[in-house]
Amino acid sequence: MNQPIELPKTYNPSEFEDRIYQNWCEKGYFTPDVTNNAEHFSVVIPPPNVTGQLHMGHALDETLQDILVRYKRMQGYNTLWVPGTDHAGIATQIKVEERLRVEEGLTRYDLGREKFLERVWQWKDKYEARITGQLKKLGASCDWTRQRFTFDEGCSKAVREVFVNLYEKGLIYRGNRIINWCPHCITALSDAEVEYSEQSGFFWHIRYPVKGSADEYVEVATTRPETMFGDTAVAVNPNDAEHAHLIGKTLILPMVGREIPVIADEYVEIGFGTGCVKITPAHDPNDFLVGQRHGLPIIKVLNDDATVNAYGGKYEGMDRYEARRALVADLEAEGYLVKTVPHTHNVGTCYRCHTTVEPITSDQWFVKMEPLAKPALEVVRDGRVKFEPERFSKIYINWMENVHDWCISRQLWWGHRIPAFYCRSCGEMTVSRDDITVCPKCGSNKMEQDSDVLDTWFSSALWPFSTLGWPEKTVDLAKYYPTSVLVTGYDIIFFWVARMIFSGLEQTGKEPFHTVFIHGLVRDAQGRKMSKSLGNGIDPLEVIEQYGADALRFALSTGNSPGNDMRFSDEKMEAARNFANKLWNAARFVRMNLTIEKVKLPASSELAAEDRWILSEYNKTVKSVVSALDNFEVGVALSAIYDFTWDIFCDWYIELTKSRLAEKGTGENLAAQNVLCYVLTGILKLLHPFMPFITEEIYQALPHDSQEESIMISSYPSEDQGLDYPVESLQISRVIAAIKAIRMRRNEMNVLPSRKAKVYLETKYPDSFGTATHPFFCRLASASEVIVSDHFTPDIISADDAVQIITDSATVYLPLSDLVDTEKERARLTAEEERLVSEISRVNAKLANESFVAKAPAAVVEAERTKLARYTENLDGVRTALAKLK
RNA sequence: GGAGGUAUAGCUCAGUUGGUUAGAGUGCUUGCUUGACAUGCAAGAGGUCACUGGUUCGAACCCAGUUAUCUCCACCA
Repeated sequence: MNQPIELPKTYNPSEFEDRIYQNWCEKGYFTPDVTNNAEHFSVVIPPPNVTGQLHMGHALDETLQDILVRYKRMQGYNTLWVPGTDHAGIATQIKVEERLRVEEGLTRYDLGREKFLERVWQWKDKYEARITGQLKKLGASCDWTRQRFTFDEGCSKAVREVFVNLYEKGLIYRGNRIINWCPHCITALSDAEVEYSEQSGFFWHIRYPVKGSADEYVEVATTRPETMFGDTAVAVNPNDAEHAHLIGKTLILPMVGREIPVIADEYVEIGFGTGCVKITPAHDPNDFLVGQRHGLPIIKVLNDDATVNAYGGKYEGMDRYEARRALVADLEAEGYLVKTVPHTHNVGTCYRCHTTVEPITSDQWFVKMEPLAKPALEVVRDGRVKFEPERFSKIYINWMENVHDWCISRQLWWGHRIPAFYCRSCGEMTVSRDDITVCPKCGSNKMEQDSDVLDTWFSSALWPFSTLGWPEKTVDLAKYYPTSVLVTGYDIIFFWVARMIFSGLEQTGKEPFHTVFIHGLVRDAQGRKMSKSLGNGIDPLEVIEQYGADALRFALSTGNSPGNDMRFSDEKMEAARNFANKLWNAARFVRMNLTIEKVKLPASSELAAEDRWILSEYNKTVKSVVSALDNFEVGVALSAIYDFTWDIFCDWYIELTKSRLAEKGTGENLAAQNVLCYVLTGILKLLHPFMPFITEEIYQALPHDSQEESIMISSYPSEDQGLDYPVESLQISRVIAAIKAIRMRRNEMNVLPSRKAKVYLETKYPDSFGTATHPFFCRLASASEVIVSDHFTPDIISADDAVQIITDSATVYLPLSDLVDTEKERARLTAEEERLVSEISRVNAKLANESFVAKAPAAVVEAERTKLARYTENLDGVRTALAKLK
């Protein structure tokens, strides 16, 4: 890559993106030097699930990370970005089972645990490779030598270590509690894994006969009548006058015949529903608590697949909904059904398969959350972990304050086995870091490991330190932990971010990262969530193929502010691609005018005014880009680069250099070349974190320091006050304003650019309009000649000979009188007069306000005064012009 | 029930601690084969910054309330 290369005529990203990425890899630029003592900047990737391929949301997430990582790397930080993937327990298992069913008509039970897991590993290898390839296409500068997987050996070791640690501290326990059960996935779920969706159903009002009383009934209402097989009481509020007399009586469960008591519990709300609540401790979280308070028996009536068990009597074997229908029909036939009321309610569903979950009591493993939540709340409250944007810390705190114990066992095969071993001889349970073959209590060798696996989020919770080698005391861990920033979407704050924070604190004593940078969702052009069922998902690879990775990255990182959702559309991609094309062509222009082989900024005395101006503008841009990036304002930073590149560098500076470039071999020509190259290289560096490929490709085509053989290891620009030239900045902006004013007038009058005209410039600032600036007027404002004076006598500028244009620093006369429509001109000038009068009265009012003058900062007041003077002057000019028209 | 986001040009969105005449992209109108670029150049039209009140010399921005809309959390049988 040392030889500058010519730039082809058209911007064709597919031609160089892969080549460049490969070169970076070969050079090892992504792998940091651990012996480098510079301050570290480290990031772990939110590991994509090996369930499939990356979608637009991932592309956004990876782009933002790569921008930060490349920025910090160029700034000289010892920078590490750890890549990897997540085994995604339940999600992956479902996918593999589904494929097994469709392709071979088999279930996982047909294959058996071992053979099934082999299939999952094959699946993992395939999709991990696919994801890795996509990350590379995107340009992600991760250190592939450190690639990890949540279920690899090291991570598995960390998982066991954490499990045993927590168990030994009493923070992991096993218990029979009510949990969310997915009858399709046949496993327990944590609270976070349940999604609620509104569904229409019914309230069935049912009469339960009172024992020993021929015509006395208690009426209860339920949305899930089939759970009555498991009722072990009916509760009323002890203060409910209407129902208090029932307390202590015995009821007979219809269709079942079992006797249950009426109990008193304040959980029942007086006046809501019928005032009597059937209590099913095995199938409702609230009823479970009531049951505990009253020592009620727990009768579980559903099997793991949500069919009714023997407690359902004649309904045994029926699916829950089938049983519900049959039971309701029978209740009605027997006269127990009072009424059926339509009712919409929120029903919990499995976040992976969307089957309605059943609350069920079950033996599961739990993490005790209260002691872990406390420090996790503190680090966010005291700012050791900062959310960016800040508002997400409220969401986090709210969740963490109300968190319940975490159910971590899953009845799946794909995942980390729970390291609990049961002795079949004496029944002893042993939890251990290493596999146990001999019972430590009785010495029996009949040991059996718990068949359950851990929640997939248990291993992701350890990701920031397990990937760096923990629990070993590795160099990486010492060097790069705690990590610097975590970049992720707001949708997994609870699943992942929260759990990483308390796990990191508990296991390592340190917060796992200092900043959580939250982004929103990528939606489709209509603002809908991209989803498989809608078929509106867009494949990042296809977009890259069509527009290039740089354009995709540009589109994803501009035009939206942190934490907000964004829409993705073809129009955005086109705009991004157009910008890349613009930059490409600007570079081609610079390249084709180049005779120098080394860039050196000329001494200030050799610089033209426009050179000093562009350097000042460039320096301002550097300043604002750096400050925006330091504040995670990625979009703001990028638009500053965009505006500078297009509106200032291309539209003005390049145009202003053309006359000098045409004269080869002069000192002026060399100065222009050097400044063009200097500023263009600066643009490339500023832009590199956002658009790594095109910037590298162009960089290689320009002269550059051999110490900085690749732009990605070059140093990021920093503010340089030596580049500020306030005087020339002002002068050139006057010239630009005059050129714009002339263009505007000519355009209004429909004068073709080909028709040249003399430009008479009457100005108090002749220094700003020196002869060196005259070619600018010729080239950009169709001037044939420029005459500058501080005052033109009427014989030079006669009243009917010229169009008059008033700018803030000059009055311009254009001899185009034959083109002037006097009426239109008068209307225009009158409108201008009105505008100025109104502005002047506004400013006057402001300045007449004593408290404004007294309280506003002096600079603001001064600015108003200047404005007033300028307006007044302009108004004079306009009125003079109007007078001349008559 | 609780919490939060959003409301700015026809459309999609920026607007950094309150301070010139509120910006960009796109679309629209007009003109241009300008020696890098028509994926372009030049010019233009287009806004009651949702509404009401308050704070302030000064509000798109801060505060309170209202309306609309989206999201998250909790979830009464």
